[in-house]
Amino acid sequence: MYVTLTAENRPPRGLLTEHGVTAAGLPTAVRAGQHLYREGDTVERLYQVTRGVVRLTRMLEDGRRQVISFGYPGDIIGFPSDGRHHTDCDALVDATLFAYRRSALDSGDGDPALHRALLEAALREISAMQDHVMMLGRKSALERVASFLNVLTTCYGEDFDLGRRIELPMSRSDIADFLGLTTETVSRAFTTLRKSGVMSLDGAQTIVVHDPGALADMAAGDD
Amino acid sequence: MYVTLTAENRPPRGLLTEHGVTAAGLPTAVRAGQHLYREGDTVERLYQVTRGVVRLTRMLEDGRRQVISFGYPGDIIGFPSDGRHHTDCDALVDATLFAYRRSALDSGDGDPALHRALLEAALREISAMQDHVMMLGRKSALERVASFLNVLTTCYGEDFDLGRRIELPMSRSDIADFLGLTTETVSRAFTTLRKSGVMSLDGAQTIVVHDPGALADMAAGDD
DNA sequence: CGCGATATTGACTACAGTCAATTTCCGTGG
DNA sequence: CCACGGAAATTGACTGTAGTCAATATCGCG
Repeated sequence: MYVTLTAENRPPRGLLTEHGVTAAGLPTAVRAGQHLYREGDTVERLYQVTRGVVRLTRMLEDGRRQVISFGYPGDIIGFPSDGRHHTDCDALVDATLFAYRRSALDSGDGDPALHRALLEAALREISAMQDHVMMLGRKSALERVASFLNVLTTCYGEDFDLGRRIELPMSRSDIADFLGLTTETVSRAFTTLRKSGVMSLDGAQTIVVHDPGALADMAAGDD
Repeated sequence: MYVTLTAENRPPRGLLTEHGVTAAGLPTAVRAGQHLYREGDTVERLYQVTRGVVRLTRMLEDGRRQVISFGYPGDIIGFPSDGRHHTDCDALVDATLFAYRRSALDSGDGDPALHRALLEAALREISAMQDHVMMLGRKSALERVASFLNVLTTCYGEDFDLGRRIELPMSRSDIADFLGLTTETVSRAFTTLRKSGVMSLDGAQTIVVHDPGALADMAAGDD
């Protein structure tokens, strides 16, 4: 989940296994709070999330944290650069993943469809990261929060009343670190969205978007 | 050129042709100010910059601009997502590039070394974009400018006195749009760096870094 | 029901943005 | 080579958005 400008050009959510690619895969489970890998680790496998949500993070020396992305079912994570992981990855809630050998990306391991699917995923990742750069570089706090909620509800929410409902597995602090903000600013943006009637909260972790169109407008799309 | 946290893990600057890969390449020239491609164009070719500097940009609907990266010699640009370009690309100064067919990325066109080199470049691009996200999300204005100048002088500058010297082909406005700042803020950061003795200007476009260590410190590295 | 963690709100601060006025740069032409 | 003029960069004064620090409020789990 790379939350970007518009919800329209999101990656296909199908699992590779649904495309008939089952070779070389290995089911893997991670409990909430457990790490799947850490920055600097040698990349042995790539993973496709099949259930749950994971979190990819980086830290500066002094402890400042940036959440690079959230991995939802369908997302492929763990791409190497110079053979190593450049983020930490841990699970926000219990998650299961499908593991592929790293060589599946390089050569396909004799499975051209898998090779191609992983390459496509890598290319989408570049674009997704560019979207994130655009958001952090040029959007206001409210626009960032609206963009975030817009993508999440559109892609992973369920219909509810006339709008959409979704449970957020990440804390305000995770959202803040993803959007380059503080928890207080995220909280205030939530309040603004609530008071303007765009959405409401059902507990702290579940949001109900009543006016998806207004939310999309506030997200300030790029095309 | 993706300017990141540390100058250490920059991509190798060698040209693919130096790796013995010459097949399927086509020399291309772009004059300063001319576009190589635009957002939305179908991707026909990938390019490796061989001379000059190009600029990759995105716009929001309302005109806000984000410079995604600067392409220096050795950099590979033009990776497709869903078959299309997601940035504009134009030249800051007269540039030459080596063009590869898009299929060289997908299959290698019977040239495994080229295929591998392009894949590696795509993976480095993911990591570079993540670095950029970290910078925009969590660094101060001065840290961003210091990071930017640190990478540029380290990777593309020439030795000069006890420090390094480099000519900047991009305007303050380009730097601002790359770093998510305004031209005034970039200008003030330059002034701060000058007054602290870290660097000096020789005209508006040429900087001389006198204390690379101090500059690196101000860049706030990530490891 | 109670408690610790998380989220929200409030008051104030500060960093970067805005708007405007110079100043400097640098290409052009005399 | 120097002078001119438009563009780019710098500086200044002020504003505003988001950050900081601190005090509740709410959540949700045991």
